[in-house]
Amino acid sequence: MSEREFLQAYDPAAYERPSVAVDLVLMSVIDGVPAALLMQREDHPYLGRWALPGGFVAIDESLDEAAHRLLASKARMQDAYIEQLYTFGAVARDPRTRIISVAYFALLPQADFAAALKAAPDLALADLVVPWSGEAGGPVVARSADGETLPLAFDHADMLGLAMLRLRGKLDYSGVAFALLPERFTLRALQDVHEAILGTKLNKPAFRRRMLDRGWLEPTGERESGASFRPAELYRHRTGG
Amino acid sequence: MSEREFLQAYDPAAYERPSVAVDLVLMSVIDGVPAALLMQREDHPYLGRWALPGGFVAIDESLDEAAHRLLASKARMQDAYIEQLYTFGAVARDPRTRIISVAYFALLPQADFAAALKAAPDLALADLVVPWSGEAGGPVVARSADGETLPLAFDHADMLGLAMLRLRGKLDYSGVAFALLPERFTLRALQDVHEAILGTKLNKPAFRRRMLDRGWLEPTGERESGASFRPAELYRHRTGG
DNA sequence: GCAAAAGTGTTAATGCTACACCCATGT
DNA sequence: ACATGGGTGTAGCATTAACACTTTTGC
Repeated sequence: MSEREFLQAYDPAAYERPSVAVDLVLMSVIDGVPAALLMQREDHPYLGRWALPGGFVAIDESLDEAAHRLLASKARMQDAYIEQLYTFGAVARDPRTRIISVAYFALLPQADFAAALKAAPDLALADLVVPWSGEAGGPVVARSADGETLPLAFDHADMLGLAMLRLRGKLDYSGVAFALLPERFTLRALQDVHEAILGTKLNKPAFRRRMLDRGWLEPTGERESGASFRPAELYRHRTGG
Repeated sequence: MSEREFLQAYDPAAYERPSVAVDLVLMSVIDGVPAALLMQREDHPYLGRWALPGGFVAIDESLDEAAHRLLASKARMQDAYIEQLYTFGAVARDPRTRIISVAYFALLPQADFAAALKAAPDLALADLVVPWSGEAGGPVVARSADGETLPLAFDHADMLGLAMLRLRGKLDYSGVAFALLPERFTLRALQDVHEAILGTKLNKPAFRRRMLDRGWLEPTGERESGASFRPAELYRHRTGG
């Protein structure tokens, strides 16, 4: 049998197929607190609960393409750091029908986060409270600005928890922290981002030296302005080369 | 609209749905060399090429259940260390139709690997040659026992490469190495596994001390036998508690 | 000058590397 | 006795943590 004959004989309807969706964990650090963007559900199931923005994967687009399309359509964003997180496939995770969801997480600087909130009014900011430390993992609690706990839909608390865990794990051997900062930033801002994600205080001189020794930072010569104390030097993330 | 009305109105046929498969990267370290189990394809597409064992996800089983079912049916294995790896979703990764594949990787001790080879005669052993080092990543070359390169089907070289990368990354902060060893093992055997996965030689005293200081090892008091030199102490992996 | 935060030097502790050496077993 | 690999002690090196200190700005 030739490949061509085989393709004609292959029956794609032989297996009952699930739907496949992509959900986005859009994260940032806002004023020293880890945060994510959520949407309040306006339909069943989980009407009124809070969910991650997401949508179905079209038959003619890759998973990565679907993630970028949703990033543009749901959050009006281009060019964010984005990476596949995990695929959630419990049978009853969606009561409507079988839906397998591929979770992606994206990292945005605070300013872009604010712009997304303005451009997409159905998005809401949620602070993330991480009730575990280190490599423990588990779900995460989302809180609104006035301190109320936002009940989450589906298995989205697990997705948020896994995103936080991944972020913590990659923090000090990869450049993910720079995706959460503007192009130019102070060492203090970089340390604040690290501390917010890790949930711990870090030693200032040790942190400075570690970052500078790594060779990822490039001093711009410019300085922060507006503060009533010594202005800090602004650095830039040195991208390969 | 009530939840019940919504469910009745929801039309699961509204989107054209992809097929979803699970592919298994079954790995071990055989005589000091990383290895995987492959099957030679007997159908189009990629007739004659080598592929990871896999199969479609049924509509009424979770992804994890599908992985375990395939582990039992394809490799005749129960109780291996298994974990989800990554989801591959390029549009044309399978020429038949749209198939999204969730890759899992499983770790087996050498003896279980040999047993799987015996119980499932369509499986073949492939040594893995890793042409990159550290955190670089990329595809991997599979070689048969007599040194020939085995051409791989689909994107399975990428799956093997990602599995090796994940294994390397988790090696020294998690207990994955113990999944590649029998219940009782010598420190030398543990070091051999580390060296095979990392592709480097390690310092013996430093390795010993690091492992023992970690508290994951429990001496059994028993000793290896059969060698013409001083017998080594056998240790056991201390599982939580 | 003072407050506040940036930025630096110095020391102590820790962990890792390398090397040398001793130990126990089968032949 | 000897060859072989298991197992241990010690000294040197590098990396990191902690603390104290100096510097620079706005008010």
